[in-house]
Amino acid sequence: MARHLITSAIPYINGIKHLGNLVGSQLPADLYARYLRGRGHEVLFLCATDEHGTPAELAAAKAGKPVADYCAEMHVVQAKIAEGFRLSFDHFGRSSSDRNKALTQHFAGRLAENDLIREVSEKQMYSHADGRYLPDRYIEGTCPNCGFDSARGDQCDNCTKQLDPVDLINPHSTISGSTDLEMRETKHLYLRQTAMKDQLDTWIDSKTDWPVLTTSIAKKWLRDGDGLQDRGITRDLDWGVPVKKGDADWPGMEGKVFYVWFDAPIEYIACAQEWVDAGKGADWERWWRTDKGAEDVTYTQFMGKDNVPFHTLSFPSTILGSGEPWKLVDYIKSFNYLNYDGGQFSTSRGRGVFMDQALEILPADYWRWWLLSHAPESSDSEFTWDNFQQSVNKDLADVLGNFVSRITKFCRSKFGEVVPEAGAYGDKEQAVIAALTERLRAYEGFMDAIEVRKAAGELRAIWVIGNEYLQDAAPWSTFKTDEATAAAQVRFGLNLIGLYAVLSAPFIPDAAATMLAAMKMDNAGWPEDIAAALNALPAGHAFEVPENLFRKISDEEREEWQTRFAGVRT
RNA sequence: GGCGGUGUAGCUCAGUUGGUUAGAGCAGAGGAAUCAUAAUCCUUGUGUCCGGGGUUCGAGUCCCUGCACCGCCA
Repeated sequence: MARHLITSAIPYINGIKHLGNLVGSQLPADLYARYLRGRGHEVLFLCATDEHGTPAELAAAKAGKPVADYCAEMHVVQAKIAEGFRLSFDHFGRSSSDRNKALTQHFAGRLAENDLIREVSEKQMYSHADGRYLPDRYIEGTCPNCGFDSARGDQCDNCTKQLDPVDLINPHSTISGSTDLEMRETKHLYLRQTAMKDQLDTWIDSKTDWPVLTTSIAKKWLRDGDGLQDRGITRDLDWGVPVKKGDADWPGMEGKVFYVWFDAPIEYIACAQEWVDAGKGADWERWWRTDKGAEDVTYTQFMGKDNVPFHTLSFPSTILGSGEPWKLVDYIKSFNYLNYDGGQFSTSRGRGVFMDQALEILPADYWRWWLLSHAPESSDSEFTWDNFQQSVNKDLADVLGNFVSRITKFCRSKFGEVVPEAGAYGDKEQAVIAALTERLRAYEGFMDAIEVRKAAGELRAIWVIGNEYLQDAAPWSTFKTDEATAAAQVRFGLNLIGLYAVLSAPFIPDAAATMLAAMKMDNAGWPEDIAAALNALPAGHAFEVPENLFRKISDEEREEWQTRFAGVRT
């Protein structure tokens, strides 16, 4: 039994995520966690909400709530949706927790001691009306180059000239509209990633088994142009982790907070502490401290490609730069983007399906299956309602659902709702066992390698074997001449349901649970031996014919949803 | 504008370090079966692998170039 630490990129607190976000991190992480647990490994699967930064403050202001209240409410909302999708986090934490504050300050202190932080003085626009410094993109004015009247502080969208906020004519805050702005001198902390470059480079180079997507992005940031740059890790905001050196004040940094991208990944660690605080675990250090039991932990991170630089460079800089024995990530699984019907998902335009809406129209398993079997692993991929309808109807309803239905109903009509006892398995059954064993091995191989789409394909092929068997054995024909053999065939078919439940659980946990419940079985654990697994249900064992596992999506529904989620025209 | 990605059967996608007649699922066509959610199973793919050059005994796979779409940067 091995020990696996798994984290999913933590979703930002502002709003509900769309299906592309889900399939890029949380969902495949959950698949992997469920698979490893299923195989008997010890797993700690963590996720959290990422709560700091300007967008959270603005969203709270828009909602008319104090930012802390807003975040607390949204955390509950996101936790409920995650539960709805059956994301099996051992703990769903918050980056605004006291634990993360203390840990973030601790890391900053260690980095300072190791001379990896430098102070930089820069100029930034302060808005008196808003009572805050404004990030460049929250300042608009007239472009000095082309006269466009809504040029942003960083660039003019009209002539594309790159700008400084001071260049703008009549600059104003996009938050309040106020023109009462003042350029002020302010001091910030920079993480000296340049000093870590060689160490990071060597480390990334050693990861030859990582997805190309992960290493190519990391190498690009490390080597392209001027190479890896030092990164500002503080901001002039109210909402965030106050800048401190461990427990001590940081002279000159009063009133500032750490940048959200500095404290967010540290939450992976703090989340394990929160897990213990919540009474769900006893010892977080054996997962995170290599001097305290974590040396044999395999740590896997899941994320969309936009998060790769922070996980391959920034966070490792924090970990390595601390000089302390923290667990470093072993494998980073990254995903491309999922597009929606020929374009991008768009929060602002309401284009595409968001997590709450998805659960309103169909149960989690439907989405889990489609998303995972079409995960954007090697390139961006595409969600279309047509494809969704076809895949779900065919794979889930016809291939798996109908298999369960036909064998249980046939048994009920001929033998009653108990496993029939006559007859014995013969050549046909042995051949199926051999085929399943081979497929299972391939399935395990793809799951171990986190090849999500290929694993899904293999699982589907395993389901198909059941239908092939029934077609070939044809117990409905056998029954007419040889009742005992038909009984054995039915017994074999019923046992396949139990096997399928266990193997399918990582993808479609609810249906798997329904299958086990119908067969009145406990999850016997991962099948080490297919032949044994297919003798698990003894003769005379009672079962129930379950309701249909999956319903089909009608053409009318498909059309309705297509229209409903197309988004407002702009 | 700069950077990056993609372009393989009607659709969604596989194609390892260049090597035999380019693959899977779905859709389509034909057949079998009738236990089942009109559900299953079998058979069936003559595709200028975006175009044009080039390297090579040999390129979907490498190089150059053109086109198209997409994303990122701000």
